[in-house]
Amino acid sequence: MLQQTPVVRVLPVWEEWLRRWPSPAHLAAEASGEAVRHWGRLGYPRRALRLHAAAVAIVERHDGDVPGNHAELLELPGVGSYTAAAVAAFAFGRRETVVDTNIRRVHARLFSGTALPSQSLTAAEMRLAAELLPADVGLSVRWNAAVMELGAVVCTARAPKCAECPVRGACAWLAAGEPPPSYTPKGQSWHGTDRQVRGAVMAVLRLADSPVAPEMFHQPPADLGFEADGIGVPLAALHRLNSAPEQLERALTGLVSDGLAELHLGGLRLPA
DNA sequence: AATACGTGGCC
DNA sequence: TGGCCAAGTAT
Repeated sequence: MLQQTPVVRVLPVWEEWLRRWPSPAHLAAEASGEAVRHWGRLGYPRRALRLHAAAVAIVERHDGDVPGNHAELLELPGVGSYTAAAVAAFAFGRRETVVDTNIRRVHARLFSGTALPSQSLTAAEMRLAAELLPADVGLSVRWNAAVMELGAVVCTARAPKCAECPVRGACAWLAAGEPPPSYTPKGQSWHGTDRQVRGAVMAVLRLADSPVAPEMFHQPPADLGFEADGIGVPLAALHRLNSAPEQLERALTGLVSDGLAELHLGGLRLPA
């Protein structure tokens, strides 16, 4: 849930999930669509799909217990290098080289003297992080948490609080006079994109309690906003995008091929 | 390596 | 207001 998503937005959803599905086996017993539905508006709903698939894999391959080592975690759907390391370190107390966006930024400023880390995670960054990691297991866990927290709270992407930074005396970027980034990150476009349409369609499917006819997406009924099953609002939002028919079609087929939606009785619904 | 993939808060 | 950015992963 935390992948690319701020903690404060994750917390309430995470709590509801753990109340509803206290163990991997509970989640694995559900249809994948229920995971997607209760993902709510966290974004990147394929993560919900993968989390559900991970629960299934944990039941099948690990007798329902989350594995504690990096290699086995990495085999789980939706678990990459960062998540495997973070779970092994923070949930199981292992000594792992955790490298997330916060740690990358701290290292970039302290050691490289640059405002931002490189655009992609490099082998050199991993090497540096591995070298910095304390040998003691307990210390290494605290180190990972501390560096990550420093990046999240003090050494932030925008307006870093250098005046209250505990390691400002050792910062290469500060010493260099806070040079601006050497590149401008290419922003993720949103307005008018397929992603925007996909998001709007998913908002409809999450609220629908029965398959939604394709015509509902392509031709809005005049009385939108008064739909009996409550999908009028997200449906109206979708139509407000005024996207081209082929773009809408591309979004729908994309969602189906991604496993986020399925055709049933001529309509579209979350996977049952 | 580059690209696709949601959402909402902040400045 | 529009772009930036957030505990990344898969292809």
